[in-house]
Amino acid sequence: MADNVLDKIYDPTHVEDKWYSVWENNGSFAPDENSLDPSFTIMIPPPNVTGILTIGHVLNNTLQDVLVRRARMQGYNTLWLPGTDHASIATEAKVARNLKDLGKDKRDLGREVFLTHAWDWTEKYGGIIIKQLKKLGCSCDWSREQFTMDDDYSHAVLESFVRLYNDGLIYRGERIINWDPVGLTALSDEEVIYQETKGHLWYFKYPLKDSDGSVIVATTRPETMLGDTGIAVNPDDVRYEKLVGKSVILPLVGREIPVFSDNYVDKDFGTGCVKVTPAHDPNDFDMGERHGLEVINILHQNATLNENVPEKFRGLDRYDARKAVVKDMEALGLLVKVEDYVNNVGHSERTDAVVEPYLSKQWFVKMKPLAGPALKAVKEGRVSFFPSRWVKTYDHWLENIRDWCISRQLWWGHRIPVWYCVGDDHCLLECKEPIVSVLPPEKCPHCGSTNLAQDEDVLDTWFSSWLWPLATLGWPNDTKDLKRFYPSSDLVTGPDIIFFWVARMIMAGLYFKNEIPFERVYFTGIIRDNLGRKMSKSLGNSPDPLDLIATYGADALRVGLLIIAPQGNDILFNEDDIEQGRNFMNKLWNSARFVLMNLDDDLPCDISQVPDGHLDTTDRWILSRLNHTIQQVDIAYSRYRMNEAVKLVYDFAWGDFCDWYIEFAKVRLYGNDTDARKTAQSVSVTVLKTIMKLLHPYAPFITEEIWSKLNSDDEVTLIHSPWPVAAENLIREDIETDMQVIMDLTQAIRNVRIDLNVPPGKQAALMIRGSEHMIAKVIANKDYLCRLARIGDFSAGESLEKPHHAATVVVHQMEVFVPLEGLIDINDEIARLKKQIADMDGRLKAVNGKLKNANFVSRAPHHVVEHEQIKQAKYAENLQKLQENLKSIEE
RNA sequence: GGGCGAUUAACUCAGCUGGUUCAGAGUGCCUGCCUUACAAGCAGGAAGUCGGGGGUUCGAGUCCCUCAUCGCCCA
Repeated sequence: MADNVLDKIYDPTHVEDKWYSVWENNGSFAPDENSLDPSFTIMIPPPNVTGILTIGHVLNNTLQDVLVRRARMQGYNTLWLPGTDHASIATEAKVARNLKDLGKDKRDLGREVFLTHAWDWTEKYGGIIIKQLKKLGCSCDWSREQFTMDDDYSHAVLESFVRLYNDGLIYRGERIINWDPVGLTALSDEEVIYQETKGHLWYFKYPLKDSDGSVIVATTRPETMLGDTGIAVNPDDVRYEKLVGKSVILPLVGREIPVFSDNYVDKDFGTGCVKVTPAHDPNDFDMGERHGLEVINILHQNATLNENVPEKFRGLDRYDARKAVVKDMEALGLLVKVEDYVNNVGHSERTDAVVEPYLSKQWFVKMKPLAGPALKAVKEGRVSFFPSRWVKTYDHWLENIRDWCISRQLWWGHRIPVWYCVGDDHCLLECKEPIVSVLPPEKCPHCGSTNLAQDEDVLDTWFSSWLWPLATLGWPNDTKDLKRFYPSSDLVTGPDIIFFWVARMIMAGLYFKNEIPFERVYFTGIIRDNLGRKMSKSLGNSPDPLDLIATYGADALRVGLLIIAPQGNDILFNEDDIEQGRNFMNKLWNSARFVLMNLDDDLPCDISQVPDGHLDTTDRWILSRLNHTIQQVDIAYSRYRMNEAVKLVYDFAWGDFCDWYIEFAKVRLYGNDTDARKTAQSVSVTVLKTIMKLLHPYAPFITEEIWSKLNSDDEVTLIHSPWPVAAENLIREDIETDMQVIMDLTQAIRNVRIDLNVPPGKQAALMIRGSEHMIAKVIANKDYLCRLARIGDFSAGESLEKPHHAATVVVHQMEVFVPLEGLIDINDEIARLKKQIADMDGRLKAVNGKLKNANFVSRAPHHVVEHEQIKQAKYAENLQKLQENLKSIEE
């Protein structure tokens, strides 16, 4: 083993690729086909097929990998199912832009040719993010990789459409929808992002038809007046009572439109008189329906004005039309005033175009029947959220849910499985009914015509991804995988898609399979830059994770990120954090290096083989700390606090193991006692191996590498080794307390040395006076104390005489003297003692204060009071000793 | 307008069920060290009236109310 010396600095470059290949070649990521073990499943939130890895993906996928790797080690039959999403509108926009750069227009090419380009694009860029996930170390079962446009998956999407249609939950209707005039497609409500925008409120005067008066309306969108077909007031508004039933003449257009009353109108907004444009505002549309108003669409799909407006406005863009309308109204003396006004303007999530409420015929899903069971599943705890506060957001959305517009005027996606009979002369009335079918129908079921036309539109991407947990396992077929792996265990995702995806998956799972899709949802935070801004491509503030991996290693990136990622809180990303991860990896590497360098030719025996009497206090102490840590780590996992779990291992490995145990162990490793040396080797290796296990989910590569060097049997890879189980019999509070005394003494002596300028290399003498009980403990561990505190002459006893020129410190009621003949400046020492006395006096006063409070003594629990009493006694004793020493030195 | 979150050291943040040094970590800063695992390191140190104000309690970063500032979501 001694020849197996590691490099001084850990270089992850080759190690990472090497182990990823080993795992892949061994089939380590795939579940066991014949296993009877309980399963643990995670479905990856499928990234956009042509996307690239962001820091957000790193966080999200590392967390999944942590959960999956731990579950695998715990013996679950584990499946992490990967895949990508076709991202209809985003991909189509990218492909169209690319074609445009080549001088080609999507519309000119036509659907079929465009789709060829889209597939080419997908082939070309589709593998990138998958390769990146592998670089990160993700242990997905790549043999099951899915794409939402795969044949089987597509079939599932169409099947779900047909089922919902047949169940009466999908309908086609003419409604006001959110129209993206750049993408030229309808959007769902969730795809509209509202942004506060500074605008104006224009007050227009509309003259009454049969009298001299007029009404004044306020609007944020003057151009829509060209489509006004009514004026509404609140029925309780006495100011306008007399106007109801009259008509006004719409300026610029000349149309006569009625004044009516409706409860929707807010008396306090503007003048209390509202212009009504049913074709361009959802509320106005509703009012129009209630009052039988004419619906006049004044916009083309690209938001220029159409033939339904006076000629001079036709063809103008909506914003140019706005200016023109205002100008003309002003010229007519009908512009009353203009106020500054801030309103929320909806933008397309993908194209950022200002969304137009637009009257259009689209396909919708009735959501109320789906929402009920989904609400109930979370309310009853069948699905739980971490952190749980997201339940409120989820509930609120489901309780106020509106129907889901699922048709998109795009080509890239799942084409709606609906055909219309174009027919011929024999068409019947029923032929107007859509033919809804997974497979293309041969002929019209009513008239027998074969002249059929498929619906031109595709389905919203989320209408396919809401089936993700089902369709990836083979649904609608009742496959073996579906039986074994559905429902999945955990979902890890961002709260920004709680409506888009999480809620809809729950609905789909319950509707199509009558079962929840996952048991727990972990919501990550959002990664921001160090100015608190969301990371985005347009800001250019998102570092490329691949660069970070190249610089620091994947393990360092994973650990550095997770250690600062408290459950569900946003993270301000800083490269220094990754450096911390890197430093920790290097620390681990060097601890392994140390342990290996100090082994003999063979690997030491397992500690279960070490005769019990050979274990000394430091061994029992580190084993106790280790098992304590295992316990705490398991608790942290059970609460989905992965940042705590990794921090616990970090603190144990760096603090307990490296800072203390390894230093203790040097006494025996460098000594002459063979048994003692072997024991220290066994314990070191055991503890180090367990650290590798605990850390493997976070830092899979380096732990596997170190593990391979600690095992003679190369067959056993860490990825499949069993997760540690805390041995309660090894947890020894008494030993931990005893060692604490030694560590406190060490630190106190180091302190004295520094304060009194003892050169680091110089050995000091040490005398300790204290109770027989305490002195015995110190003597038992004196070699360790002397090594760590650099002590030469050591003596201890109940009734030692205090040396003359000596520094004094009181630790655990023991008086610790560091004789420094000739070196010590009496005044420095007096100052030191006075400082200690002041500190101890302060503590004692605080405790005394508590105990003097009769209410505290009578009302606080016994153990709390008792504890204060113990503290009081200790502090008093310490104080007295310090004061005596001060007195003696001052003499 | 409704909901949620944040405010703790110079910076970034932990701190869960109120009660042991609970006032912490990392970074940065200061001092001293290339001590035969590690300078990506070791030993030590300074540094915070826990956003303000009220309340509950024997006891409050912790629970309640309120205000302020910032952020997010929904209407």
